[in-house]
Amino acid sequence: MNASNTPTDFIRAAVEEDNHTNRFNGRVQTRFPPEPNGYLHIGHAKAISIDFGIAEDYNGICSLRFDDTNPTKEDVEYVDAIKFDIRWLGFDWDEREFYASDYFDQLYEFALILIKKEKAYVDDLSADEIREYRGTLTEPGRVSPFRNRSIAENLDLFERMKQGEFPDGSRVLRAKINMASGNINMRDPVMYRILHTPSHHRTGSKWCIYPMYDYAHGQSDSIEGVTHSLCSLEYEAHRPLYDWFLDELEIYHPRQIEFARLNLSFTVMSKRRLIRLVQEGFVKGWDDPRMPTIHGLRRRGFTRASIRNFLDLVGVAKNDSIIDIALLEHCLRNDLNKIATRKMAVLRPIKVIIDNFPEGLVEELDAINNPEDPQAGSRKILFTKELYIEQEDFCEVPPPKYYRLFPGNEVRLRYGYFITCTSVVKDPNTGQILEIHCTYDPTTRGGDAQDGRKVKSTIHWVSATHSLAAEVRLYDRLFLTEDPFELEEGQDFTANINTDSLEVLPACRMETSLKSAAAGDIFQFERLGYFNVDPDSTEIKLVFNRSVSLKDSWSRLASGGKK
RNA sequence: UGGGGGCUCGUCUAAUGGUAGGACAGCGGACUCUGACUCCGUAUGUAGAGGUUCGAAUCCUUUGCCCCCAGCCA
Repeated sequence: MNASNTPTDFIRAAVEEDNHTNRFNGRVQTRFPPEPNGYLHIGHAKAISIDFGIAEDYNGICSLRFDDTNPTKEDVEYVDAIKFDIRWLGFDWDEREFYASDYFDQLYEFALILIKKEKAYVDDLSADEIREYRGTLTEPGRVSPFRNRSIAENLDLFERMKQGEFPDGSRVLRAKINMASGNINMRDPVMYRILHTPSHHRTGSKWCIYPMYDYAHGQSDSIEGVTHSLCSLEYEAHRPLYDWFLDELEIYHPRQIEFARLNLSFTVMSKRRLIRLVQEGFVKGWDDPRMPTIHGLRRRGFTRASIRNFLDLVGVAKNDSIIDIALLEHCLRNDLNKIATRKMAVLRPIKVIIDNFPEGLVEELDAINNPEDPQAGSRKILFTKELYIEQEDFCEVPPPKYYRLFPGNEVRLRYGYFITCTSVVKDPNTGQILEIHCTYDPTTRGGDAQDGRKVKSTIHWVSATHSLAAEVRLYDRLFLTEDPFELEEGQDFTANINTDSLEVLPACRMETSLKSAAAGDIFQFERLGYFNVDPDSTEIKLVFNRSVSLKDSWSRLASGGKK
């Protein structure tokens, strides 16, 4: 892709520079390093796209490496889900499925080397004491009283930590760097802690000491031969430490480069917060269609093409940013417009009776499956005397610029006939409209007027007698504010949650051709949006999710241009 | 007020000393058997102040604002 000219972002520029200077002998190797402690979200998808994308652009390879150094939080359930999502996004790590835990033995050996170099020591301070000794942002830390133990004593203690002689929290192995460093990460960071967890998902009960991220990550990169270790901005301050371990160990030294993580407006993007949405019941689960998780987006109806295109448009940079979620929605519409089969569905039905249409007659009309794709062909839809149209498409007293059905007005029923509203029947008590009566022009069959007369509007419909009942779930943004962290003093981000983000419409009507729709199938319901079949569907009741609405300049106009 | 990063249309992102461009969002219009799609048009931006230079988003000085770091999380 960039073979001929300029790189498209600063990381690719750095990779090209390294290729030109032969820093890695022209080799490009990256890795995607998730911790298997939760589900992937679209922020991870950005990292995946960068890691795999750059490797691909420069004829390199990208591995999958699980950063499984904390067994108290990790589980196989997550590794399986993560692998599924990466593949679903269309990326492939071939046989390179690695685990930081694969390197526990090697990492332990490395630690021994550092102890022998007097670059690491066992500290008996408690967690609280270590925190206290660490100092603050503006004051230097103090050295631990255990900092100058002999090599032999450190070796002995570390070995016994490994053997399980000591309880959790009683001792740690720390790097001996600089307690006065302005970079707090360099103030003798912890390398190993004792964790007598029941079992690690890969190594079982073999270990009761586990390496910290900072100690494990760079060395894992080195062992694998990674050239470019790409990560997010918050690791920038960790880079000196990343480099320090590699330099002290005198082993192969990859280059860490940091980029800004993805944020989306009207949602949150951290596992810690997403898990709260799940646990506190704001959503139904990790795969709730409102969630920015890959599981959620997929259930919502997002395609891999739309997500990958979105990620390409977002780009890669170091600016903290919040991407407008409208861009994601645009990418979905853009993809689905080309591929989604059109159907007719009425979400909020109101009955229309064509008074001059023969009782009992069922007409078959042709409907185009996808105007963007002539290959998609056409289908038959059934027209009868009684129909349903959308409540929104009728108005007894129309506002200005309202082109749809109202008393005396003629509209076209999509692929059907021109109809003119003649009267309405209301509930005498509530005033609610029960039926709309119309007449049709038999010469407009299929939707074309022989005499060339025009109507301002075409509306969708289904037969009242030949249609399917279905449930449709409408989704709105999860949060009320673009930035959920815009808060009043003392408020939690959950205060900004949009409690109306889910609307269930239980009594929708669908054209009969939808009968065979299966979970995951995606359609455009004409004039409404894109919808997919939710796995909650049963033999007797289809359930659809609205993935995204169609753009609707009328509603903008009608609402006075708000929103 | 220690250390590390970052400030370009509303939101993202290009331009690497030489015409500030693109996308999304917005607005206006054309087209239309989806008020969709498509097409056309249009407004809005280099954080501030100095300096270097024929020429500065880009280089220098300085000010301001924003983000990250004080887990035995990653």
